[in-house]
Amino acid sequence: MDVKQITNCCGPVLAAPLDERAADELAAAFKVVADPVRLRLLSLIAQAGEICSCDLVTPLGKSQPTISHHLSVLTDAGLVHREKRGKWAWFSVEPDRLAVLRDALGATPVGAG
Amino acid sequence: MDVKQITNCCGPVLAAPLDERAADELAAAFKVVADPVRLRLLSLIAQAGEICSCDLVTPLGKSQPTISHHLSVLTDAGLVHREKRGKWAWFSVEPDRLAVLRDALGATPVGAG
DNA sequence: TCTTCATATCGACGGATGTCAATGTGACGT
DNA sequence: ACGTCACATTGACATCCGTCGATATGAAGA
Repeated sequence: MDVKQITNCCGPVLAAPLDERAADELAAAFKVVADPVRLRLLSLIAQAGEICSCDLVTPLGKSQPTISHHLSVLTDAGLVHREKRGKWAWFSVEPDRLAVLRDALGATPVGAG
Repeated sequence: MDVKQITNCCGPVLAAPLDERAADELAAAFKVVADPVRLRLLSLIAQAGEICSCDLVTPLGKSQPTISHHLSVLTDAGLVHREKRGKWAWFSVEPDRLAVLRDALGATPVGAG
């Protein structure tokens, strides 16, 4: 998917004008979470706090290369952190990156409206 | 894209386990905003408050059928409201639907420690 | 070193998606 | 009724993306 790190590229979509470059960047960021397997991976990792890749293949019913691929997409985007220990790869969530996406969708819950 | 209305299908991704059906539904919802043209349309509509379809073709540099297609996707998802007046179609944003996506990315509205 | 195990990468396939030209559908004015 | 205008729909095409089998990489143990 040619994923780039999710960065705070722009203000809330509904508040600020979005030029072509910012729109491309933000759309690419949303594409990362626009997949059911990646969403379930995020959910599983978040609930475990930290979890081994070996424990993510079976519950999703997908092949090992497929899970590895999606974990790479999530890692490249910065949504999860990968740490290798011996033969195993352990994953944890980077909540700040999800917050970037959330903010782009309208953020500022305080005093808004 | 076979778009369905965006509904509050599930709790925050990081908080609750996501079954296959909820993940499919949420991923489909994110796909709607995972496109640069649709993001810019949302942005333009939001800033205008209400805007005619005829004023959305030129600024994005896409053909009229393409813009019409993306507006249909946004409308089917419930993110924007379409109102026909004579020959013209007027669009406005439905902010509640964006909030559904935002909540799925981690909720924590106000003072949720 | 040789084997085994966990994970990553490669190559290929099928389905989904964005795009546009051409055409269809209604609404308005004459 | 007729033509024109705004918008929607159709059909076709190219590209993107998820998926898996096969294979490579790299670490641990014998």
